[in-house]
Amino acid sequence: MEIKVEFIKGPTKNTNIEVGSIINHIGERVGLHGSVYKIRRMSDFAFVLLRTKREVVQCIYSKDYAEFDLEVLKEESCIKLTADIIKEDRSKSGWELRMIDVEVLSEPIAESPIVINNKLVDTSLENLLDYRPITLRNEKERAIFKLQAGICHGFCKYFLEQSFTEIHSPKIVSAGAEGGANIFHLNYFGKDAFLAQSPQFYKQMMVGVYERVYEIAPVFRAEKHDTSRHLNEYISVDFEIGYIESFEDIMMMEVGMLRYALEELQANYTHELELLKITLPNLEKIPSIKFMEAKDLISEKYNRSIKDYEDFEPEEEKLLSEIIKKETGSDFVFVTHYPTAKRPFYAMEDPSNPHVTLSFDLLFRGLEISTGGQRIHSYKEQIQKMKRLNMNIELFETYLMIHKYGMPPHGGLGLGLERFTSKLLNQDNVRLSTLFPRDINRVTP
RNA sequence: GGCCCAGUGGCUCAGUUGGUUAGAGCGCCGCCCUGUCACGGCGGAGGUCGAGAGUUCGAGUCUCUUCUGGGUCGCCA
Repeated sequence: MEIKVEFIKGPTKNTNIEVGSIINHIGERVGLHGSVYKIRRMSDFAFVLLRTKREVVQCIYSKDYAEFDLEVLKEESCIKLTADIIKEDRSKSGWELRMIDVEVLSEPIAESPIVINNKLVDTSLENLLDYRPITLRNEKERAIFKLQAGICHGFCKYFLEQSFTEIHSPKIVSAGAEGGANIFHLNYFGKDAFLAQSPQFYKQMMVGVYERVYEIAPVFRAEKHDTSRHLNEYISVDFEIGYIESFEDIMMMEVGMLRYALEELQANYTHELELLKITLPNLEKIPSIKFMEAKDLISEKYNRSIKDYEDFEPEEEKLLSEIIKKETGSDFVFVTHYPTAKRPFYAMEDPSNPHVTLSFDLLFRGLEISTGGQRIHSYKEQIQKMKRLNMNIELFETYLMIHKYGMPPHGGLGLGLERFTSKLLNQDNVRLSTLFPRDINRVTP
């Protein structure tokens, strides 16, 4: 019997021109598609701005050569355009796209309540987020997430070069990884389960398998915080590496990873950087200071009394960043040797002082963007510490397998992607660098 | 959750010690403009001032309640 099938052979050749290559096609008739971003009518012609997948490109409409009526175009209509590329000195680019013909693929039935086709979307954060599907169409808004994609791409390139293996750990888990942060409870077919607050245990397990692993994925925090730097779901850039000589290996790896991200942006995202007027920070080297020394330094420089000897207040993070910027010129600063009391049960303590851990935070422009450190790899040590903390060891049976059956010295870190993006773009709210933020009062859109 | 601040056309805001018909910019509609790039010019439509109660001859403005949002603190990346 004959079966009837069709074969899908993969993408056909793109007959549409890429905006970046227009300069090589002067004198040609080309096709391209996009959304009508803005129509600027002049006396007897018009400028039509077409929003393509990356750039907004200006086209010229004139009855002298167009084979259609300008009235068929509406803002936010999706069109297929046939245009002639003409050399033109009056244009900033040196060429212009003369609209010859269009096919209107669809048109909006309503006008956007928020004006999206000006330089800035002039609206409140609430409206910006409520109308996210359309406000993201604004040239500057979408540049934010193009840059975020570039950052991730830079990280991945680095990880690949450093022989990492990408992993995907489960987001539905049976127990919380760490104390402190509240976790979201799920009804999992009648059993208890939780949304993962960190891939911590899984990435450690995978160090035993691949030695170097990374994951860029969402994590969930049920904390009832309501601030400009917190989200209940955020993208965590996590890595974990084995056979480290010291916890400083992890910090060095982080410098490399961040450097790659910035190099990627500098090399391939100048369009967006210019649009948002961003100058990238210097990442040649990052200063590092011990937690207690930082505490004393802030207290001394700003004449503040130390209230909390175990952690920074947000204000102190800002002040420390200011001092470091002034003294070293760096926008980044590592803070190391956090108190054992404030770090999770798997954090390795400093052999020379068990009150502090071989751990660090990375502050960027006054905000903690990353936390990391060396983990305990000895089964005996880990069990001892858990007993000391009165933890129920049975609940961690699968996790403790790695220690039981042999683990190299290892460690890693997590970095908040939205926080990093947000600070890099000098924003004052992390939600601005979150596509569809999930916070204490927002689950839509 | 505590404290502080704000709700005024579709959007962002102004509105004096409570006093005629509540203003502006953007957007929208109409007309004009050989080249703009946040184009420009002229004209027009569009508001029960978040909701409820109160004080007063009179409330956008003062008081109370309530809802919504923003900032901040705790916690964290």
